Amino acid sequence: MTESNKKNVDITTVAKAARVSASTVSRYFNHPELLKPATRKKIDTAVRRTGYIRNRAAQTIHGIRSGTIGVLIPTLDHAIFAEVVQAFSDAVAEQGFTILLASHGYDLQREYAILRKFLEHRVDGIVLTGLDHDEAVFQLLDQQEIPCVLMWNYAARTRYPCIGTDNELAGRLIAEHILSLGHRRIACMFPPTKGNDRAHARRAVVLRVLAEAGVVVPEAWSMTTVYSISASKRDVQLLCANGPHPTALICGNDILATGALYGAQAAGLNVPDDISIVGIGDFKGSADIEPALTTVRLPAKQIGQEAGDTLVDAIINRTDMQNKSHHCTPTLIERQSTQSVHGAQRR
Amino acid sequence: MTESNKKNVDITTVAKAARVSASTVSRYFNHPELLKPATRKKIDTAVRRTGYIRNRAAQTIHGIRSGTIGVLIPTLDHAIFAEVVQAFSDAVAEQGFTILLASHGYDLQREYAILRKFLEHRVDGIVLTGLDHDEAVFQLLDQQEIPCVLMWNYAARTRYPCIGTDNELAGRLIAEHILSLGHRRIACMFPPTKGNDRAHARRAVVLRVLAEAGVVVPEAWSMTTVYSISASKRDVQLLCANGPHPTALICGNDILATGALYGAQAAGLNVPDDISIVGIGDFKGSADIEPALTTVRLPAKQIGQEAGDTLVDAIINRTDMQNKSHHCTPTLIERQSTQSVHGAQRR
DNA sequence: AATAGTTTTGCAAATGTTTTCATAAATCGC
DNA sequence: GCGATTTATGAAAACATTTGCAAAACTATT
Repeated sequence: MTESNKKNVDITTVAKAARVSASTVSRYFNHPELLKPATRKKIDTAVRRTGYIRNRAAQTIHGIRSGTIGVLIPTLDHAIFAEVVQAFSDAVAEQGFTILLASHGYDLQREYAILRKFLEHRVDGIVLTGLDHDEAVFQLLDQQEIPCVLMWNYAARTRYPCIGTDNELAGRLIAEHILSLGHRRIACMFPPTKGNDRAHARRAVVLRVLAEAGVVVPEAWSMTTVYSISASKRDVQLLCANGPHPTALICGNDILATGALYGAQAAGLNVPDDISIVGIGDFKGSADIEPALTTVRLPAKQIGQEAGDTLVDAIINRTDMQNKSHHCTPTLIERQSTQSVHGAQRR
Repeated sequence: MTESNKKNVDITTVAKAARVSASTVSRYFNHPELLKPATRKKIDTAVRRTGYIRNRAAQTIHGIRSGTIGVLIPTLDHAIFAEVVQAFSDAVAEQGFTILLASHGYDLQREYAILRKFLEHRVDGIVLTGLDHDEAVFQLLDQQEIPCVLMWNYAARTRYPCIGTDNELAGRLIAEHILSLGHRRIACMFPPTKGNDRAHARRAVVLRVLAEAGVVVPEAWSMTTVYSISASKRDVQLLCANGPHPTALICGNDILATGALYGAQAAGLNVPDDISIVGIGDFKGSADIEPALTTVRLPAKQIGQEAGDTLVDAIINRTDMQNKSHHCTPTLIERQSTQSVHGAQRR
């Protein structure tokens, strides 16, 4: 093994071993073309022998990039965020960046503390999830001159550039699809909207579109259910067991929709003959469930990758981030879990 | 807003604003009890006014901890890793640590490069996934004096302490369960085992347990299917459509099992009457699918949390990590997707 | 009011790099 | 071979902190 028995081997250790100065070793890493081949070789073996590993902390205090990007998400427990983070990470890793990841669990207060921590680490860029954040968060960001993008949601005028889908549009697509199938007796199920602007936007627009079409969702059919298959299954089973059931159920995301599907089946209903069920997200598995779920595809991979590319570009080329927002369009995916209300009645 | 128009405000900026020396400001953060309340107050307002944010990079070169832990996983795209990372992150965040996350996509070569990058960042600890790693990775780790744990898998004698489940045991549990139900015509489906010691261990032990009971799995019934619901659905549908089908199917994980379930249903079979299907993992949703999946629970949350606690303890108290390995036991969860082969035939 | 003891603060050195500037070495044209 | 360029290297300052040591400012005691 290397002969550096232990202890911190630094750039001067290497310099001594190679019988050159520390500056030369530094150049070996940063501007190798300035060295003549012979010295390069000497240093090369010295590095190898000593087992030297560069110290980015020491570089960073010279204003050199830290090579890290802070990624702040609600949670990894939802597959969709895991997917977007993975895509983001892959995109930035290509350019040599590593991500510093933290989750706030939908507690927007914690976001501020985490953001501060990221800044202490002198991250080169910041990604936040969603458009809504504490005013203190934005102010902190304003003071720093550090690139930041809001990932996952899109809206036209936002405080920082955003890359994501328009949740209003997603909600509208799915609501209009249900209406176009002739459904009038419609139930809704959304996750709690506190600290979750995505869910909030979806719910609001769905209810509005329905209202515009003259459909009112009765109190009892407007459900709030925590993000979990089992909770949703339970609630829908209950809903379908008691009295007349709706002919369609709009769920705020595919997880809820999956649970709803199981719940309806457990209550003895046939999907889509007795009840149409839709989600939003097109999560992994939504295409394969029986019956395959009609939903709105939110392109998580694309969002993560574009967010990563955009941010890295801003970091490296110091381009300002004005007008870097980009909308990744959601698309309706019709599968087997929905059916025309007439078709259903005809049976 | 703060009056520091812009530019890098550092500790001396704060010092000037508070009319004290830089050392005193440093002490304000690191040993506030040494300051008298009046000075503390002065500095407090100065920090606020200038919008100062500490520079961890500058601290780190004094041998002070960086407050980061490097987490190296195969991918976030599998819910189970996302869950374990989330639990780990939560556990270490409690103690003020932030994670540096990177994935190698099952390419063990990339692991070395990522590990080096982590070390350049002077992480305080390292987490690797699984037991199997390139020799170069271990050697690099050996040279450093940095705590490291292998997360997810457990084995008795490993090169670094490990915290996880015993995949052999998990495989044995599920195989013995199927045998105990009287099944003899058994098919298997596992993901590609290259670069994935977990899948490898499971497959090996399942086949061995079956062989010990005198059950041979025909070539055509020993499937290798990529980790995806749709691939698994397709393969199982094919399997069940052509000729006589097995009475039981053992899948390497719950994702494959979920797809298998859909595939069997799509082929017109009833689960568990016609075919019993089992997975390994007890992923989210496995309990709620119809029929609920019999599986082996791998306690991801527990593993992530224990790994985090153990590593942080080693970092803070400088305890050496010898004998820190811990086995989180997998448990068989019997649900509705399995049935005695006699019960099935009786129908 | 002087002394001893204690608490609080500042100075300067140290940390591991990069970078500017200056100098030494190599190369070139003749 | 000689000066003029060009190229390669080293010395020292700079970066944003922490910390050992010593000086200064208080308190308490007489």
